[in-house]
Amino acid sequence: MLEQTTITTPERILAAAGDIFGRDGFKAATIRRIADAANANVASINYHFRDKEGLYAAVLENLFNKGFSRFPADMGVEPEAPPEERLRAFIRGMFHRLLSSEGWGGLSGPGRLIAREFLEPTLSFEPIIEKYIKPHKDILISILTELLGDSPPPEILAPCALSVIGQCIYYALGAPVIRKMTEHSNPTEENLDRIAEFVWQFSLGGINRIKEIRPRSTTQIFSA
Amino acid sequence: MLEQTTITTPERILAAAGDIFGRDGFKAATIRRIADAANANVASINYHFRDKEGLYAAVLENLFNKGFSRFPADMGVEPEAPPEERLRAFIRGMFHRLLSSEGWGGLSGPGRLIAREFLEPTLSFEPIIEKYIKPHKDILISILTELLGDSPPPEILAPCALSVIGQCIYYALGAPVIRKMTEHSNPTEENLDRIAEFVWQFSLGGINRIKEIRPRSTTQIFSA
Amino acid sequence: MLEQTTITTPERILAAAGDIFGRDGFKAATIRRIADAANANVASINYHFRDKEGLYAAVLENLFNKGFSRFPADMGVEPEAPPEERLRAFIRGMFHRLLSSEGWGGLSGPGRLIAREFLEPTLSFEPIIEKYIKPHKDILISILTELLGDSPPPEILAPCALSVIGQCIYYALGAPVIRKMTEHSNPTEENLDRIAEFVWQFSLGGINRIKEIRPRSTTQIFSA
Amino acid sequence: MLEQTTITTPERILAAAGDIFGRDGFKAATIRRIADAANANVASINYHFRDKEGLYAAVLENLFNKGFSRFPADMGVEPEAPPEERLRAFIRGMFHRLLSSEGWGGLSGPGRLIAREFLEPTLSFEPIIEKYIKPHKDILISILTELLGDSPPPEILAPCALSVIGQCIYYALGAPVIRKMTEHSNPTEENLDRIAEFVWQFSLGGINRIKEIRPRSTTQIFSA
DNA sequence: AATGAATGAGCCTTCATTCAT
DNA sequence: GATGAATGAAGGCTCATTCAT
Repeated sequence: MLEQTTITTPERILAAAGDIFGRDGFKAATIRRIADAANANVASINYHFRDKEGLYAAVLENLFNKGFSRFPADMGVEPEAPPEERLRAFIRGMFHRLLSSEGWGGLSGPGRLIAREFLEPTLSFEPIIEKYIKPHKDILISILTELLGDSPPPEILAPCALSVIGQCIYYALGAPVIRKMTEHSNPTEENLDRIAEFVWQFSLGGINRIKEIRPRSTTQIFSA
Repeated sequence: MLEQTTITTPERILAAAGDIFGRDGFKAATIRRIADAANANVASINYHFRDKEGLYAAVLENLFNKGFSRFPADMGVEPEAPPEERLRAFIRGMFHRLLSSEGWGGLSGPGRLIAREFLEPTLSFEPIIEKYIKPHKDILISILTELLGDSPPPEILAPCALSVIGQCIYYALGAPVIRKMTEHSNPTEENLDRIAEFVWQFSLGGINRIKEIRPRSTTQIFSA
Repeated sequence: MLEQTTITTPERILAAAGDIFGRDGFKAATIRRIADAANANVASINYHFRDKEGLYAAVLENLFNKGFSRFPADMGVEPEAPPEERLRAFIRGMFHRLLSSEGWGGLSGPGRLIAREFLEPTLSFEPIIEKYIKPHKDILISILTELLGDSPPPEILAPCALSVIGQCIYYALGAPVIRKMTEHSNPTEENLDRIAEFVWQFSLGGINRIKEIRPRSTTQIFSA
Repeated sequence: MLEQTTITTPERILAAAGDIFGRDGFKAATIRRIADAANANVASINYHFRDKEGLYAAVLENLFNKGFSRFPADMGVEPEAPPEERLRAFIRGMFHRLLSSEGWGGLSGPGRLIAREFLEPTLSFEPIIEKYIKPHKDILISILTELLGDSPPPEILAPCALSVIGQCIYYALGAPVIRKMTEHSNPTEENLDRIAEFVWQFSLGGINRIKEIRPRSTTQIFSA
């Protein structure tokens, strides 16, 4: 009661919606549960966000906005730092953004919401892609360009980027099942940096191998 | 009409359900649309599969069953073959199983359905994990054990496995967004083997690096 | 399996239907449950009895037929016996017919089915009234005529009959609630005759009082 | 339209539900018909009463509540009045509560609803028993205790109470069939008091007879 | 700014019945 | 004589949205 006087109704709704959309997905989540969790009226959601979809778009924007301001893509590493270090920062940033539980009910709250958008992007995701994801991807591309050297063609750059991102995202999206199959490497708040470190090393190895085999096999393998 | 005389109603329902569940997810999919697509009555779904959930479970079982019989985990490569070759087969198998469009309306039908289960596993997924996924994971573990050599501990094996699988799954799950961000490396039926080849090389590089750095840094990085 | 070879399918259905209709009522009972309980096919019910309603009519007829042949209205007492004794037999007969559990899953199986018909008589009950209930009522009327003496008018006979029957039926219909409110006087197989005895005495007292007060108050009280 | 402006939607629903539940029973009644009869939306029933079952429970509570406030158990007769007069009031009260048609579409609306609960008590009836029926029964028991004198044991009190109540309830429950078999003694609004008067006299006679025969036959007849 | 009441559309399921075999 | 498959109708319930206040 006390702290709710300083937090506005829309803010409470936004927080509850992030939680519930993340857990249940857009369709399965109901605005009634969100309203209840936010201690607000059902109609107030439509009042403040026009639509269930409008609320969802607001949640998404809020999520990426806070995520990138808390964990910037470079994680504080200078652009002049060696590309290996910048890759390390990039991967650490992704893991923290996807799996940090700050402000979320449980681990991987934001991760699951984002993973869902990768599966079936809603219209609300389009502006997010333009505003956050593409610039973020470009940073990775520039890091990889330096690492691969010799001005690598997109046919090599793109799969490399996807392999790096794929490992990161998989930890966010696969958490529930991973938890059921192995006790090790489960993404928890504590070992988050340790896992990021592993993915970094693995990726460095992968990138180097791609760089090495390029001269003799690129054309056969990657040419469109 | 002509080919429907030889295909039983349950089969038609199963095919339509796989398609629609894959596109819309369990909750958003409606049995009415499935029945319409299968040219069957709504009640016939309950008759043959008891439940919407029963139908979903049948789709899942059918999916993995057909997937693994069409593309076995070893893809025809002998168990005595060098581990590099078996890893290559393993990765190729995964890609084909996840992204092959045979019998599906659009590309990545099965992949999205499975990816969804990774996000929020339903009760129907539990038996699938036991029957298909765990054994499949064990095969990968045995391959990695050989590649890493020196009887690697689970703290190394597990993340390696996840990094390999993560890359494969990401292509299935991220397809819609990837398509929007880059023209290259989009998973299509034609370049499926080419992408598998890339992931194989990348993973070999990653695994080797992990193997190399193990002696001097294992304890700091991976110890629980 | 062994005894089912001598019992025909319609007979098995009839038995199961009596049980389930009695427990659940016409509407709530489903032919599927009946078919299952009878170890028969759902369609066989429609085959043998045309309708759910047809089955119900058959159950009703069967019920009264067996009931009255096992426990005749006079219960073996001669028509020349004193009316007190014949009333006693009449009441005992009703209790046994309504509450005997022979051939029924639980106590008061037939009673509840009949009580239900009193509440909302179906079309199937019409012939039962003509064939069984009216003749049965006429027997009671003739007993009461003798007991009341002086050729009593219908305005006195009818309520007397209803008061006697009311007590009997109430034990059948009210059993579930009675059981919740008192440990005594619950209609069980064992005390069935004891309860009948009580109702007999109570009714004799009631009838005598009506007989006594008739001369001076009949016209005011009962005239239509 | 005119009088509906002052009657709230829940009230209209409640009235219609009492009518239809009484006529068709819980299972056969449909909320759609109730909503139509109440000139309300189907969903409004779920909104105001949560459930079909919730609505039913509300109807039941409303029924007993209004019934006992309009026709109290003592019907205005003082507790110090002779037990004969109090029995008369008790019986008159029951008849009016069960058969009064005020606020009901047809005669015996409430009676049939209650009779149904005696046949197959729903969960919603449990609180009603505790709140209304048990206290009501206790009043009858105290009247009978005085009438029988000599501190009668429960083995005598209980059946006496059941015989009195049985006659009352039977008129409510048996109305449809009674109507088909005799033109006399049909419970209509007009002769309601006349019938109550008869049942009162009949019961007094019955109770007296039980009282008289007690000394010499109690043990044989009623002992458990 | 915010809410309680009410609504219409749609969903899953059940059920009695029919039909071809 | 009997059955498995299939169907159309209907029922209870949920949900996002709107409206008057």
